[in-house]
Amino acid sequence: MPRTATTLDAADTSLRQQVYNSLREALTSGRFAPGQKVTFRYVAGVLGVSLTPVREALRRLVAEGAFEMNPNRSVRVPLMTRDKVLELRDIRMELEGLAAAKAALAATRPQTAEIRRAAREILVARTRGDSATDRQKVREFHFAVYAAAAQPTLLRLIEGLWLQTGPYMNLLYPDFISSSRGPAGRQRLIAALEAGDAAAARREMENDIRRALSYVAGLADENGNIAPAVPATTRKRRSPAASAVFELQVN
Amino acid sequence: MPRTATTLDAADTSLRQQVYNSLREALTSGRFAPGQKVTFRYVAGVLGVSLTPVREALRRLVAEGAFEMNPNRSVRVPLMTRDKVLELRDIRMELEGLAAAKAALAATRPQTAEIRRAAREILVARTRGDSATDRQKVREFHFAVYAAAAQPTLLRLIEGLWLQTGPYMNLLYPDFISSSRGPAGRQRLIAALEAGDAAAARREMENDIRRALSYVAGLADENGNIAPAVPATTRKRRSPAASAVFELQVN
DNA sequence: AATGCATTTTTGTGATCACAAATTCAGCGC
DNA sequence: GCGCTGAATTTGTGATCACAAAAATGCATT
Repeated sequence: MPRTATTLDAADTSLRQQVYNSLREALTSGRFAPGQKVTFRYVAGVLGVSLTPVREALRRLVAEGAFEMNPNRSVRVPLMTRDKVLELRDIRMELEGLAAAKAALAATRPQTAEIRRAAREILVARTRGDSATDRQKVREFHFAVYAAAAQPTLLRLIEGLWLQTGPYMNLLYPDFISSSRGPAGRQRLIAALEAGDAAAARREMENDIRRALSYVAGLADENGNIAPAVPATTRKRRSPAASAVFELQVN
Repeated sequence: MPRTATTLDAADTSLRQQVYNSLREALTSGRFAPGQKVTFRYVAGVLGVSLTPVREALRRLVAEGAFEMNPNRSVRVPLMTRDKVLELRDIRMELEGLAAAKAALAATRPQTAEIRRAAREILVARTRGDSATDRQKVREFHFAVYAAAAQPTLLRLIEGLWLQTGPYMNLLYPDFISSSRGPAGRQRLIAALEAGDAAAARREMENDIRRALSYVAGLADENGNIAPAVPATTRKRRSPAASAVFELQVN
């Protein structure tokens, strides 16, 4: 099972960290709907902990931009707009392009092997039509490159950015794959990494991100909104199979 | 009095936010020594609040990289190393270069006027030898440019990066000014902004950051450490003029 | 039926408490 | 002196409580 947390807060066993991991997991795998309101007590109830660790985890995610806070102090999953996607696109092109360039200069043999492996597994999943593992493997491929850059602060920033685009990429991924000409680009990226060609690696990475997020931006409606927003709230869920939206234990 | 918080969480009156602002203020104005340990109860005591808001504020700052957390769960001001400075330099060149480029395309007349004003005030402070306001005005100049870019997520990221370099820039600023040839670069940047020349604006911004942080990196000792680290701890401060390190009220 | 208002419920905030892990300190033996 | 081991203190964590702001609900009037 691939680890979701890529940073060094791995060995943190605090409840707060576990709640953080759970929420992050739920967010990137699309168990929260964009625009959905998330209350502290709801999360605490689902995860079976008190408010304290939930507050700290949620506040951290708000600080990272994964959730947003209304002026009236309620937390919700951010809605995506065309402008926001384009801003994220340009930022990600810079930072992930930089990471690719650094990776070209610093990647070790086992690291490039790992990158190659991820690229292969993307193809396998894609030919199978398994878009869930496809997406997961694309993530692994990218972060294998970023890890090879050996820049901890940069990695942390990139993770934060993925957290913001994550829920929507998940939502829109099936559509996106069909329009993709990814494999060739990834091969060129790998070649650049192994040749130590930083400029080429950066260029390939930038192109990949530009293509993906420009596509997402193109899905906006006339108001600039993306993915209509199911403004589901989490409260009053008296129905039998209660919380199908966000089921997860702390463990 | 210039506002420290540039983002939109301005109207937040919660204690947590006030503690966050206080800590941030104290950090950027150098009232914490690099490597200094910061305990929750100490901060709570100084600011006269309970642990709850202090925990949330400090955790957010840890998430932003302004403080760091030991494996043994204690919070301290990060020590700076050459590698970290160089990493921050490259990241900042990308992001602040991007912001300058966007500003060249989007800046309004009043915004460029504000930028010009800040540039003038830097010169005034510098001829006076007033390095404190000098540094403050440099900050205002930069953030006036970034604000003109009108990219909220980008602005937030840049603020986080300044928070990480902040304490050290403060510490090292007097040395730095003497070696500076800043004014000409700023004039060229302003010209590029007013001409709508995004590439030139980016280039000038990148050069400015490269020069500043390369200089800081050059101050590292043979172990790669910067600014010897006064490993002062905050506890057991029974001496009369007790906490001169971090004096501040909440409001 | 729609609207305005008062009441009830929900929800975030901050303080406090209990507890365990970590740190510091004291005293001992070498 | 120096290092080690015990107790004593400090410190972060999580749970709980009280409270006020916000949201939802019920009800009366038009």
